[in-house]
Amino acid sequence: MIGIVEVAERAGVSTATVSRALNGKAHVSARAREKVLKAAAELGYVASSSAYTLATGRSKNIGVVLPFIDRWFFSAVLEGIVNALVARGYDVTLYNLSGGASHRKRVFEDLVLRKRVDGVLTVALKLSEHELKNLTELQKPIVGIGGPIPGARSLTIDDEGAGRLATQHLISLGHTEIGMISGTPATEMDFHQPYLRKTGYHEALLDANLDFHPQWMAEADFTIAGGYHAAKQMLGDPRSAPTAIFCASDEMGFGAIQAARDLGYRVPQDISVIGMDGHPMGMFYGLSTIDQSTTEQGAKGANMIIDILESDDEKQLRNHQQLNIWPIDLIVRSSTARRSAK
Amino acid sequence: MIGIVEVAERAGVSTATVSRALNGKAHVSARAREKVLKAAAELGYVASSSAYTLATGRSKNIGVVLPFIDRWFFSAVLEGIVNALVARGYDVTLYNLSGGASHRKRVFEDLVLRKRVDGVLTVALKLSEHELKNLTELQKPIVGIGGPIPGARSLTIDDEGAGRLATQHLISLGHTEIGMISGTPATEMDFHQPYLRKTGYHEALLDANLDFHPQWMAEADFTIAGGYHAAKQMLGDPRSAPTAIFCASDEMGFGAIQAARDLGYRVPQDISVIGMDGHPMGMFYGLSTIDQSTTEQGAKGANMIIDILESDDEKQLRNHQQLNIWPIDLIVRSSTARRSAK
DNA sequence: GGGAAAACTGTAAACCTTTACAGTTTTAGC
DNA sequence: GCTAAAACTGTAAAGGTTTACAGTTTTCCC
Repeated sequence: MIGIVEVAERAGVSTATVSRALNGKAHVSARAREKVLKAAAELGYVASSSAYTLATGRSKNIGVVLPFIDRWFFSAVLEGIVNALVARGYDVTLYNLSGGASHRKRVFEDLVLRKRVDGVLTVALKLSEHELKNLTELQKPIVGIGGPIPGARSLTIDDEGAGRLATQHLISLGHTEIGMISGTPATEMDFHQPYLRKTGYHEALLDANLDFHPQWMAEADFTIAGGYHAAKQMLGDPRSAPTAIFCASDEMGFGAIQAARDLGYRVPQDISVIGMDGHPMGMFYGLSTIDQSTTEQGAKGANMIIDILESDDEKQLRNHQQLNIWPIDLIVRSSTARRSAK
Repeated sequence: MIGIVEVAERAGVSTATVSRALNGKAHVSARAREKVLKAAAELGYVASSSAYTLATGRSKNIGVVLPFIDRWFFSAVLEGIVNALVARGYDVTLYNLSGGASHRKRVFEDLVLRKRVDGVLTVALKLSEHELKNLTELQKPIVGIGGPIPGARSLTIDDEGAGRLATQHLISLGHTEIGMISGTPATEMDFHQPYLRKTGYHEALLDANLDFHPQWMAEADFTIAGGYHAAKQMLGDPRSAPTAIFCASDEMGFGAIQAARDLGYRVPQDISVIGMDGHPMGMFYGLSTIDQSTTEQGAKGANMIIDILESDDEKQLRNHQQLNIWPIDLIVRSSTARRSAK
């Protein structure tokens, strides 16, 4: 096993100098630095990260907590996070909450207490007060992506505004009977986008003085199949079928398009459908949507937390409420069109 | 900061006893163990993982290396891995290779040399000799999921057999003109499933004494859009259009179905399509497929590596070639049917 | 060339655990 | 009740780095 002492010996300096040279710290002469670098390269030396962590208290490791991994939105955010963190020299340790409540408790206790991570990134998650307190106490920065965390920093789109925008797009096309398929959060996850998007939808209808029919509101589980069944139900009754549907996720949008077609409607001539999120398949199926550039958002969140960690200002480490709004784009494709005379 | 000494003091025993009690080791009296547990709970003590790692040389951390995160297959494997590892008390650190070749090099050097992980799980990846040597030298177990690693343990389906099975299914339905949309590996990734699946397809045709038309073979990038374009090309010319298509991934299958419909074919009356992998959307779109229970496969791979790590047999740690074949299932849905008279 | 200041370098403590080894207590058999 | 063996417990070293502090060398200016 070759450690810092071997490098020091070979370079003819002390371990302190080796450490300083390798970490790019000041107070090392150019000559010494060169000798160290050479010796280290020759020996193929790489510092032990556990010793580093023990000595400095920093792990260069960020914990990422998410409710699912194998759903598109989450894996896209994760992709952005991982690439950004690796680029800045950090590792990411993954915590998945899909294992249930007791599992979740263990995750948070481990995460926090074991001093394994320098910071925590949550995705579309609402922390309990207890969980937040745990993290806060240890002065670990937290950033919530896609779901604001009270008392901590967050990066999220304006879900209410997004819901309003999607609905207004349909209104602008002349639609007056507009349905919505909203998401039902898995009970444990407890994120609030669904409600906010729904609120935006209601507001847009109100602003435009449009009627609202209870039949026009359905809930589904964010999946294609969920969207399909909800849309089929909503469109099945010709007396109350809307002419346009806003779906709180693109997956549900795909399902809704399919349901409409299966019922004999043409999309977009008979029924307009708009989704939300910016799923890559949307381009393929021609689904209009509100794009929230998910991967980039993940990268941004990752960079936010590193900026905090690497700031000289100790105070930065303390969590405080701060809401960063991530921009969205309305993308109009072939699933939405002007309302045709019935 | 409360450490093991504080617990020891409170419990009235030595730190050695605390350590033994908390780690469930032998040679601790029931009375002492109880005192320790109580003291630890009262103080909210959790051991520092970096000190643990430094002292034991084990990090309880598995590195997972994958070429993509935001594609379904990979995120599904990852979901299985993470849940299985967490259940057994291990963390997972993620390494994504989508950043390019230099990135890849850094990942492997970091991964190996920094002693950060106890073992490595790769997903659908072929390691270079150099990379494999790096890992092997340090006696870290490696398990390759969905892509065999020469000289190490692997867990994978029989891709060739899967290709044969899919093709035979089409043959058994009376099809004689069968196309295939195979995958093109991203050059850097270098996995070989695409070739194997193609081989299986060819063999099945050969066995059945069926003709092969060069126009019936296309390559695409595993995505929906890729499958769509490839299928459109293949089906566009009525003189050479096959009556059935085997796609090397379900995503390409979805694209192929859409392409067939856009060209006016009915699926499955005019064209049968079978995919591969077991994508959850397959159920929705009625795509017949070869299911490889991806998430469970990931979990199995994770458990394999932990079994190795926790085996008493030191020799286990050494890597040696070993191929575990994961079973597959033919799932017949509504996208494949008996060939109709033309 | 002398002195003060700046820049560099080294020693050793600190980070927190695990565990070998040695020492102590308990158990069991007669 | 004694002895040997088994079970338990404690002391202290080891693991590999960073960094405060003290000590040394270089630089720069007059």
